[in-house]
Amino acid sequence: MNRQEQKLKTRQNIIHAAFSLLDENRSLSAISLREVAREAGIAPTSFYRHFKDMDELGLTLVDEAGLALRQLMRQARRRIESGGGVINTSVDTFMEFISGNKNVFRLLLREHTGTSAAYRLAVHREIQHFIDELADYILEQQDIDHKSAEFQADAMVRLVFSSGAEALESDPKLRKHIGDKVKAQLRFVQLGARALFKHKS
Amino acid sequence: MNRQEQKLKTRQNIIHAAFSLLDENRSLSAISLREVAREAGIAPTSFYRHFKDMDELGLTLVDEAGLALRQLMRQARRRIESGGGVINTSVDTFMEFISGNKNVFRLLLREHTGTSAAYRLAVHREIQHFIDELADYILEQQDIDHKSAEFQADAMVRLVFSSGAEALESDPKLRKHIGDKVKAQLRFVQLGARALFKHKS
DNA sequence: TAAATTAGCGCACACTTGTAAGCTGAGTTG
DNA sequence: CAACTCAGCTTACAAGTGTGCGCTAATTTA
Repeated sequence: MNRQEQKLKTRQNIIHAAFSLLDENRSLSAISLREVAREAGIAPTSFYRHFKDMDELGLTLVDEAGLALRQLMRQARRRIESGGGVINTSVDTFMEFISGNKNVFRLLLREHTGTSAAYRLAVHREIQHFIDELADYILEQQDIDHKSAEFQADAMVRLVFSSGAEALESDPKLRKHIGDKVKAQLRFVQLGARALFKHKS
Repeated sequence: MNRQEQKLKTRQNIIHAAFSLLDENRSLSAISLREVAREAGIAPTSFYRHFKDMDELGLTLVDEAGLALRQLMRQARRRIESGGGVINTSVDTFMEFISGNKNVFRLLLREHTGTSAAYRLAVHREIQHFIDELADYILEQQDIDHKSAEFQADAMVRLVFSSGAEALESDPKLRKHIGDKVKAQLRFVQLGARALFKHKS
């Protein structure tokens, strides 16, 4: 194994270790450098060979989480093309993501309202990407003006994220119920937006 | 001054000290017993004369914050009766509350997705109160079935809280813009809910 | 007024934290 | 193969943490 390869692998170990520590009881600010190092199987001081400090690791984790989200959207779009309805497909995809990547979604949720301004901003940017792409999609699909599409996308993403937070700590049965609820709410928003602003500007 | 009165006053000092430490960079899990004691002007060990541990203090703070929210709602209802529109009045009242009680709202927001299951549950309960009371109000005002009213109230509260989070760290000008946006979104929801479920069951 | 209660304090202890300094040994390069 | 690089290690330190123990002094009770 190369020196570069070895270093990259250790870096991945650190990232993986950090994610695994971010369970339901810990946030980025609550995990320590020593803990991450312990979990990754290296000495505390070796951490500095890979990251300047914990903040740099944290921002890396937020980036990775954002990337995972964008990949999710692509997957959702593929599924929509093969039928099933936009809202149904999108919500189902999102809920599956949450179930399968709990700690990734938790990271975004927690740091979105967390204690670090830098993390808050980073998460905010990722979510804004999410909103912008949805707004573009809505503009393509519906006869609606720009601002309405923006507001509609914004509301939808907020509802999905907020319900996702609830679903995260629920059992599958309740999760199903939450999914149905948010689907109905998204239809409210969609219909309301169409009714209030019918024409493109 | 009585012994009881003195003790009560110290207790209030502790609570006030804790709230003052919960600025934009700290959550309940990030403030230490010693810090609170220092800010309250007592010895660390004297803290135990008033609270079993920091968790007990935390739950007390959540309760106080919930109480403040409920008082807010009463104030909003009073304002609605003197005209101005439900949505406009409610959002304006909410935004004023956020501006004037930043740390109180921050506490709820942060602990809602925070690292303590007990705090999450406590905040969830407070928000559910909020939703239930709004659902009752909607049922009174609109010709709509029970479930739709519930979903509508749920969506509205989620949107307002989510936008509140954004407004919390924004300057007044941006805050105005956020207020307008959420008002439009609430109208989307209201109109959509009415259109999809017209009759009471 | 004597006895009991108790809010608050000082001291002490065992831990965990971030990180500075310097060493080792394996991989890379000329 | 000799020189160099550098990922990872051990050791060490100062700072901060929660909390047990026992004392003081003032209020409350009998």
